[in-house]
Amino acid sequence: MPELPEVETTRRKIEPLLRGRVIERVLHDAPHKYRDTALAEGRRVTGLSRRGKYLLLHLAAGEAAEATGGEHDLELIVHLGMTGGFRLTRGPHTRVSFELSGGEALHFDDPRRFGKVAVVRRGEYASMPTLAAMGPEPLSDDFGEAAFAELAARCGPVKPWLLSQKPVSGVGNIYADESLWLARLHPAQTRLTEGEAARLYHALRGVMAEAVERGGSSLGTGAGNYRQHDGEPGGFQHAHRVYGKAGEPCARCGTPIQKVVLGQRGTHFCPQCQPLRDPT
DNA sequence: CCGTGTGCCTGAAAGC
DNA sequence: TGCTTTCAGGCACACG
Repeated sequence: MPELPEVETTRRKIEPLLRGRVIERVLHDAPHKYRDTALAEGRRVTGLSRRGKYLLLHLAAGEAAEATGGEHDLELIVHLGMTGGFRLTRGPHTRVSFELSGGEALHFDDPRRFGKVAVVRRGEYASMPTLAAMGPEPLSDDFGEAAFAELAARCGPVKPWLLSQKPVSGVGNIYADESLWLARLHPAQTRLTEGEAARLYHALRGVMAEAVERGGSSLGTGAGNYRQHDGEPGGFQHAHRVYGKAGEPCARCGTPIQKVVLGQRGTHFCPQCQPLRDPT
């Protein structure tokens, strides 16, 4: 469930806790899921970045970091999966603990264990194919309208295509549904016209920007409820127009929102204002 | 290369 | 009420 806005919010919140600290020990009991974490021990966190839904901790040798002002040669990659998040205290769902210089610790909690952690050499993402093939950041200048429209003209069903992370990075189930509603596109539409692609491009940018600004979406009441380490929920769930709104009236036309399964994902849309156009 | 199907994983919600 | 079943879903991987 954490998508780009939730990961970006996480990055901003934990950066002050990590920047400049040395990771003294990394504790977990699942070496296949959390790979090469011992390489992080003794290294200093010089910064945190994000690519799509991946969080990247920049790691430099403790002394080199001070000498060079932050050149890093390793990266600790975190994917939050469905239910991953950071906490200040250990809990029943803590999967990885980071012991930091200064005596503090940060814990990676992940009830459903879909999250991943790995240490790699800087920029070497061969072991993470989705990250290696990641499309442009939706809020960056690298995400161009013309290039997006060109790809969209040849796309298959548009929602699964968005979820592939290739045309644009960081879009998950919630923000795909919300963006398609805003763009008035049926989730199964193929081969978008130039006008349709333009609507979707601007919808994606608008939805992502607003969601980041509001600190992401917090849903549900249980362990899947996405919150930050300080317990603060995001606020974008109040702006959802279709996700989780099956049976409720569409905010544009009043038609009940429909929920179907598309590409094995729950998919919410308005059958009135998001009609499936005949293939051209 | 591409679309499709399956497994991973466990708490919450729904069903009986 | 208490047990069982279903559902949620990002991503890696196998398949045709």
